[in-house]
Amino acid sequence: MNNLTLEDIAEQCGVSRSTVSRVINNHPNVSKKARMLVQEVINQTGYQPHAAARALVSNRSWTVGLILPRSVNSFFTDPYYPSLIQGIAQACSSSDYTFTLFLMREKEDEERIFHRISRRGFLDGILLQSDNIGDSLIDKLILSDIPLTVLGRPFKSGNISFIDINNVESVEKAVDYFIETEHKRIGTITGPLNTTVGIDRKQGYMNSLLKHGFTVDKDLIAEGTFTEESGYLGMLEILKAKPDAVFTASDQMALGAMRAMSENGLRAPDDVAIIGFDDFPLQMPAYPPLSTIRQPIDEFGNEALRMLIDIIENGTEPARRVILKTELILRGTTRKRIN
Amino acid sequence: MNNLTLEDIAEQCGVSRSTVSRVINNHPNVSKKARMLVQEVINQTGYQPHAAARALVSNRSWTVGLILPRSVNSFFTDPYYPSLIQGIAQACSSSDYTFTLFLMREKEDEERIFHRISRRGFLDGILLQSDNIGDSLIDKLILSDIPLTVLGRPFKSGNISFIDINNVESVEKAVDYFIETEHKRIGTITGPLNTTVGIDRKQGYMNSLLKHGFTVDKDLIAEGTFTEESGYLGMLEILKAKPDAVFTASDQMALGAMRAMSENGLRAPDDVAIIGFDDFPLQMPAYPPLSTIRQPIDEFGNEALRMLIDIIENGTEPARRVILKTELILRGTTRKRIN
DNA sequence: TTCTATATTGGGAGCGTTCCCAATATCTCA
DNA sequence: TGAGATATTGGGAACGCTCCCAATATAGAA
Repeated sequence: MNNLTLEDIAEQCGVSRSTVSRVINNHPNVSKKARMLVQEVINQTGYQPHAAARALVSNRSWTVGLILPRSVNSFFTDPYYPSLIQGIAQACSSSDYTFTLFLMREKEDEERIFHRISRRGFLDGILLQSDNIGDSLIDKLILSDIPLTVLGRPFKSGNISFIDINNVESVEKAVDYFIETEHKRIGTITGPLNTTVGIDRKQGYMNSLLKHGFTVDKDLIAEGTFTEESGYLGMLEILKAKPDAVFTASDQMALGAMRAMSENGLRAPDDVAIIGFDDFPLQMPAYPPLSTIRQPIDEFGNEALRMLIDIIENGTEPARRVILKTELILRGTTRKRIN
Repeated sequence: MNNLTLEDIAEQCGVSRSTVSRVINNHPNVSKKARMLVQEVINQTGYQPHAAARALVSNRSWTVGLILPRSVNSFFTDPYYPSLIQGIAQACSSSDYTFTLFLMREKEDEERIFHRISRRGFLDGILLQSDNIGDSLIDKLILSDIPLTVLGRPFKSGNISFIDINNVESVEKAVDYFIETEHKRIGTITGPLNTTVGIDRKQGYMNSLLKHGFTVDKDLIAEGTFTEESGYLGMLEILKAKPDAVFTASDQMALGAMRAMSENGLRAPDDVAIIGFDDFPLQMPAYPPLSTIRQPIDEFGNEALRMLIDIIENGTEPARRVILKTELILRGTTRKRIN
């Protein structure tokens, strides 16, 4: 590796350290001639400023951390996390931020991770995935005054900047669609009800039902964990109550639900219509293409980072809030609307 | 955040900066009394050394980067990458290294990423996933002299440190098992044959066949891409040649293969026995539990990082090489061995 | 007790930047 | 052409740490 310093480049150019620094940082007050000369030498030598030196004096590390508090299992199974990571990694790359990842497996990791991320000069900001477990980290993080953006609505949203999608509303619309297409017994397999996503999506379901004068039937509601397996189990439960449409809070659960249906000789959408949630690339062997609510995951990563950078640059007050829109994608597991 | 410096702590303790530094870095020459006093004050104040300052003077960032050159798609679908990330993130966390992630989507990213990671004082070392695309990065990386460990055998393994699993040997054993259990027409769905994993696993398959005096029948070999879909398609091909056993180079492909079988009214292991590769937590709806070759992914992450740290600390020469063992797991998709 | 060996401590220098201000070069307009 | 304004440049100081060496305290031996 080349160990050139600013001063070396300066010498080669016959200018001062300061001028080279100005060229690198695109400061205005440099003569065209000098700028070109320096640029030339930099290109030739492949000089790169020393990250740590820069970080020390500028008090910016140009590094952000993503903390995922989820349990190990769903990290593998649920395409959500890979997608999220992908989206954020990419956003970081475009903004020339370094992306560091912290996986919290157990409760004990919390203390340890907190200790690490609160090292001064280490992270410029933090993206924290909202979660029933992780939320206890929020308080500490808030106190430590490090720029923070929470991904997904946190339980106590008091003065916290967060980004979310319109869970309630989008599910409400999906269930509205069931009702418009003449379904009478509409069930749902919810996400975990100790998470805000789980709660919000269930709320959307109830909103629609209530709005249309339906009664909420407990036998048509099962709590899942976003996994295929839990969708399967949930559907087995609900099937007893003879649903004609089911909204599942994730595509994975939709998959499981359809497996349960298939085992009982039922097909979507004729016997039971299905709408899922996510619309990530997913393998759906042997089933009709899934109607679902599309979650804009790339945009989510982008906006989350953008918010965080804004907080880094302009301070944590006032708390920011961004709600992204979803889209109902009608495919093969729902009835066509009668015009 | 607290903005204490070494000097502040020193003052509070009535000792010098140097003594505090020695306590923090566990240097020997500190009196018991002083050490305890300093430790006490550090604990009370929650002082943390400034990461950048430390990195600047010690020329160590305590950060390693993982570069994944894979195409986007398989990043979502294939549990391999999340598992790998998880394993390495954890290993980093235990060793107090920071884990940064670089996702290479397109060929153009290569130049950009290379530029970023070669910033001085930025990364102490790099873990690079071997890949037909990414391998062109290796040469640059080698030249740039940054500590590098390649994950999976690289094409040109000349003087490169890498870690791999015993692909050839383990597949050979799996196919041996097919032969021991009286199978006669053994097929395989390979990984992509422009990757070393793909090549090696196919080699293992051929080794076993040849060793036992079987002839290699092209009609019993299909090239896949590790995805469920490609397993499905591959199996459809192979089925024409009437196999009685198939080794698939990933569990996902095994899944697809079994879907193809199921559509043709065939069952494992009676009609066609199946052995997969990976044994990551996987959802296998409605099929018998999969016999497979277990890949020690956590150990892989650990060992990879351990190797990298060794290179960081003791220099890049000589090239290290570690081959991890796999394990054949016999479950429901293979015949029982007759004793 | 006194001298020497050893354990402990303190402070200067330096890591490679950025920021700031003073110094110098260049331009503008009367 | 010259004074003043403006554009450009250079170098000191600082960021917070580690390393090194010299200074001091302490212990051990005679």
